[in-house]
Amino acid sequence: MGRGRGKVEVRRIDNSVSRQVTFSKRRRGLAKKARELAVLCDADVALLIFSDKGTLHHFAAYARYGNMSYDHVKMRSKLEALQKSQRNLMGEQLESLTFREVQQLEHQIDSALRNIRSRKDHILLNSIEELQNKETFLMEQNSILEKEKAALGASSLHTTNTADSSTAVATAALPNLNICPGDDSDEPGRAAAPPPPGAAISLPWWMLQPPPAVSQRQEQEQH
Amino acid sequence: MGRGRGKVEVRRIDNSVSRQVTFSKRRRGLAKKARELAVLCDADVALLIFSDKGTLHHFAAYARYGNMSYDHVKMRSKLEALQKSQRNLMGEQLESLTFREVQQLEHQIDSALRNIRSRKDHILLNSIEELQNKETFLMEQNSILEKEKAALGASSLHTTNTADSSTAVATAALPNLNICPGDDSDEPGRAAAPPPPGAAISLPWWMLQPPPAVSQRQEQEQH
DNA sequence: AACTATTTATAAGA
DNA sequence: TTCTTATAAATAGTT
Repeated sequence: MGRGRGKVEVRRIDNSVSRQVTFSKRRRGLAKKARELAVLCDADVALLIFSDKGTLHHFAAYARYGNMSYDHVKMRSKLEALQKSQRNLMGEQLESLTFREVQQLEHQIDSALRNIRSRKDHILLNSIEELQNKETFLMEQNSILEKEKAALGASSLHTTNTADSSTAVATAALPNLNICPGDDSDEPGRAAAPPPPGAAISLPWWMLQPPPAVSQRQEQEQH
Repeated sequence: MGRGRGKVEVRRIDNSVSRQVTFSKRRRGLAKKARELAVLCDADVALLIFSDKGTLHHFAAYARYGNMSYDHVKMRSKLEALQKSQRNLMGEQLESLTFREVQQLEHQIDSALRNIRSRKDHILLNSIEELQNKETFLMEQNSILEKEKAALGASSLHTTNTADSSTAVATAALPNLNICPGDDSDEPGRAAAPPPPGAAISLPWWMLQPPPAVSQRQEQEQH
């Protein structure tokens, strides 16, 4: 690259002042070139420069769409956002989401899941309660019958309410666990309002989901 | 920047072939400059270039630490990775994780959650089965008693196995649903091995948590 | 992909 | 930091 007076070995500049000066100059140059690449070649370019302890020193993102009208871009963004949010709600194309967006989506869907699960639990607990009630009933029936039997055995008399009990037992057969026992809605904090249809989402995916890991002192390139 | 023969207006190149050619050339140049900036000025530089439908076309990250010894950097990375993975397992400092890493962590913890839930369901279903068995038993008891009663009422005779049934009903009282009914372990695919302690994780934070949002047709700069 | 005329970038100095 | 300037590097257009 332009070195001006005398070649420069590509090696860390020891003099901290020169290093700082060079940093400023080259930072600008790099940003300019990044922007030019974005505009000329209709590409998305992000440039992140850090110095010292990871402090962000410069951030620039040059988006494409340089040749479209503002309205066109706006409309297109809206359309894309809408389509995307719809797909996301169906659990598709999740790769392109921010972590925060995925988290939001997860909450949304998780609350649905939670509703399902609590519903499931509710059904199970209802069945248990029903069975317990039936058990109690049967036990009572049982003890009544036994007393009656004992009474009959002792005095050999009486024919009270036996036919009724037998009928009751027959009708209260085992509940089918897979059948919903009515739609009594509990859970006070019920999600009533529909979620706002994908509001933002105009960040290109690559701003968020970072490329392959890079470890220190290592340069990676693709393509 | 170097324009060679004739100035070039910084404007989208309409000819797609030229655009592609320019893209290739400038992409390389930009990458070279980014690398030089990183090395010369001891800075972290990340460069992301995309073309077409958000396809990653080039990724380069140039990390600093150019002045540290390799061993120093290596040791430091290991130490940091270890500390971090430990924190992550305790649910702390999750902000600095890649999506993939968070996902991995989530799977790890989620499988625990799943185990808990399936255990819960298992307990509930066990209770139901127990209750159903008891119900069946009681119904049989019931019908036996009724037959006996009917027999007694008709012929006023016999005193067979009544005391036994009453005892059986008393002992088989309602099961306490909150008490674990033994530790019969099902689920064949049980997670037995401990998770490998955080292997990689040496990505600088800024590769993951992106700077302020950038929308289309917009350049943002800081500093 | 190579070449080369030009423009740009920038190192060093002020 | 900014300006100046000599010079190295990048690259547009061509082959």
